[in-house]
Amino acid sequence: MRNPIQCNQCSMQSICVPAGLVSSEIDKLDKSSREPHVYSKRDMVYSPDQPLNSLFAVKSGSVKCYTIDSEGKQQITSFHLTGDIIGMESISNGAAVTYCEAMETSMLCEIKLNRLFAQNFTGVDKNLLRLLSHRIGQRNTHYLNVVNTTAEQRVASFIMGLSDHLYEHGFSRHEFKLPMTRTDIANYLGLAVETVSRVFSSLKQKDIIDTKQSILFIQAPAELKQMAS
Amino acid sequence: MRNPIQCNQCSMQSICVPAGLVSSEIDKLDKSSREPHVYSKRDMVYSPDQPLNSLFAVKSGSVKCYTIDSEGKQQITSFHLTGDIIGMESISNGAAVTYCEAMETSMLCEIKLNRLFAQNFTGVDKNLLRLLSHRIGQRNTHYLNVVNTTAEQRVASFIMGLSDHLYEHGFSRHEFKLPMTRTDIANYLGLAVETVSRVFSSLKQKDIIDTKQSILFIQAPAELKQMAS
DNA sequence: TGCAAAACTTGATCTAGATCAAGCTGGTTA
DNA sequence: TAACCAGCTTGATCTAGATCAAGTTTTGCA
Repeated sequence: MRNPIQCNQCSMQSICVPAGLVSSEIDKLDKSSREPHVYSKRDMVYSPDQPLNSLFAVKSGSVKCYTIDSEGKQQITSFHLTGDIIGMESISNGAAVTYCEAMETSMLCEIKLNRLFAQNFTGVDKNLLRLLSHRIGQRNTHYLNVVNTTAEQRVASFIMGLSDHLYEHGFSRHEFKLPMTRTDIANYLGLAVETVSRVFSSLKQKDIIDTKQSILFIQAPAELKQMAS
Repeated sequence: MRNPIQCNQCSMQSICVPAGLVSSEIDKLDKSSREPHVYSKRDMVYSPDQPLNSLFAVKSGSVKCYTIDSEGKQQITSFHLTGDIIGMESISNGAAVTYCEAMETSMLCEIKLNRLFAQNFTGVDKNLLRLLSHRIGQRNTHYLNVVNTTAEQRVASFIMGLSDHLYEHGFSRHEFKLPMTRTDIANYLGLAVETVSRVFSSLKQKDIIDTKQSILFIQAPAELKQMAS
């Protein structure tokens, strides 16, 4: 999975690129892709919404990626050390989705994707890449929904997620069948069944949702969204 | 991100493929790729370690993906509804990494990757895909480490993760610098700083690890691994 | 259609880890 | 070389949600 290679641009003895990108393939890239950038502690590599059509290889040092929520609370989504390649979740929308900050003096190589896309990629390739990138983003989103959140937030966010997905695929946004059991929801959200059941009951009491067998009705979407945020 | 397309193989009116795979590209695929498979409730779509060089598009119904740990405890990693494409985390090693089970009667299309790889993909493409697939797997692993685990397990697993990564990149397995603060570790693992500090102290007392400034020594790797599992 | 099993709910109690508080340590800057 | 401050540790207390317990409802199957 890893391939130590000699870097002909940097002072470093070698650069370790994990998970597939071997020397000969790196060589196909633009020369500028291999120029190392030096970041000092607390320097920002990229920030959310910044247009980004590159990956970065961590040649030395370490960085952390994090989001900042509406209340200004930081949530770290990943740490990256020497040999990691970062920025994959931004491929699907062409812009960074997290902050990426150096935790110490670090060297990163920028790997520009536009060259790759223009020269080598077929339509299927590009879209498959976007698909995988999108999934990484989804996994991050789910992680953010489970770490450092209350039971009520997790359940509200889970329901909103289903609602959004179904709406995007042509189904009703406010009335749908829950195909999974409470036990499964609890397990997925890192909660006990009883807790999920209590949150459902509480949401029903507040007239935010209602259920009839496995059919779920969202009665107050705005309030639910508020809770989920 | 989504593209409703007509399916010329199935009885379904349309199939919604999200995140990039549009009609014309699906058409490039092998005909067999478009044949729908029907799964009944509780049928298994795939199981861990089963050789897998396909993705699956959920045309109707719903599935859940889960792992089973050494103590036999099930942990759900994702739910998938109509329009989702699944199996992306298995690209990097050619075998399934989770169980995938139908939650109700469902139709899935298998999208075989070997055809794509043979015909269209360059080396860079393939390896980039593997890289992204591998990252999805890593995100799943981190999620599994944070959901339904104790503070001690999370910290032990976090340290083992760093240790493994550094060893794979030619550094010492048992003695390395922690580049991040306790506060950052806590935030990343969904714990309070004080809790992380207490776990570190407890591990030191048990002579499993030791620290000197930001240098960490793993004194009993076996015990640490045991805790992390 | 009826009955057993699975799924769900509600209440009572318990606990892992959060929060609050206060002191310690070591690294940076004047 | 002091003194400041961010980061770390330890102790005391509190609480969200787990666990335990006991029904109730729903589902699936003979």
